[in-house]
Amino acid sequence: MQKNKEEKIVRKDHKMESMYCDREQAHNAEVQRAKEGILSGDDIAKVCKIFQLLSEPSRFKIVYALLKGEMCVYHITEVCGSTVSGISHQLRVLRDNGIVRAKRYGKYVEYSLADEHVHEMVEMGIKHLYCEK
Amino acid sequence: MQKNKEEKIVRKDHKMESMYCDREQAHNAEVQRAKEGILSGDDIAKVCKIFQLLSEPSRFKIVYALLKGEMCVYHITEVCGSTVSGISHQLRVLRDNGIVRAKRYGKYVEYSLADEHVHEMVEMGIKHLYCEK
DNA sequence: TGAACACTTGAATAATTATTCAAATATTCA
DNA sequence: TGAATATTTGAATAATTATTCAAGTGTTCA
Repeated sequence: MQKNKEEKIVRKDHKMESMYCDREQAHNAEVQRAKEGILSGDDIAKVCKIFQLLSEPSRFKIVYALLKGEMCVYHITEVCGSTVSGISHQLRVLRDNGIVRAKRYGKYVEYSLADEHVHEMVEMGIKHLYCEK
Repeated sequence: MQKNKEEKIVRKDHKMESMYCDREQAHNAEVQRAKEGILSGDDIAKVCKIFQLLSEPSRFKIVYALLKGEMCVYHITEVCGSTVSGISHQLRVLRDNGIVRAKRYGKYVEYSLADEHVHEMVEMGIKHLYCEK
């Protein structure tokens, strides 16, 4: 009993072949506007990356701590908790993404924020926290 | 030859037992200020959650699309790409986290933004995009 | 009532990534 | 130079989660 693979599929997810919404008029207007404002895949990736970097509590705490001034790895660990190794790994991620900057003073490596916009982003996040109903 | 487990460990990650930074004075000031401004674990989780929700391109696109107005699932799919099922899964996540709201009109379910702060967050993200040197 | 449409959901898979341990590197100082 | 301190890094593990497929529910309409 040979069966076509297609036949087995009850209802495959569709990918914008046709319009089947009967409130088409109203909707198309929204769709049109939404499509016009669309960002490039590249831009979306960039915006999402910064959100992603701040979405991990361990990293958020590091950035939040550095808002107050530069610090060496051990002290960041002291403020944020976790281990020196763990913090160092996260600092690398932040460094690779241009969020923090490292300067060596002898044995110590001082970290500070490289990007002023991040301030705003963090503050916006916190504002969001307190604006919730 | 019995060996203590401790002896085997070359250098274990330390967890703020002592200060060993000789720029202690300067540093302690930073550490102190950083610690004073510390948020509760709960608050950090909340802030990070909103960043996390916006950090996934598929979700970011949905939210970004809804800035322009409410839309049904199929049209969101049309604007954002992916499949109806995938979009529906993400809409559930956004709904569960109070970012979007759903209203049923007959067969159709219209989604819209539930939270005005998200506007600001998204716009801040995009602003960050264009401010980069 | 039942067929077609609109959406949701559960389970499975796959990919990403935070954390940890162990070891390496870099710097100072005796 | 070598011992101690400060930080980095690689590999392994574990946890989280986006996506997909298949099947489910809810609604309309002929």
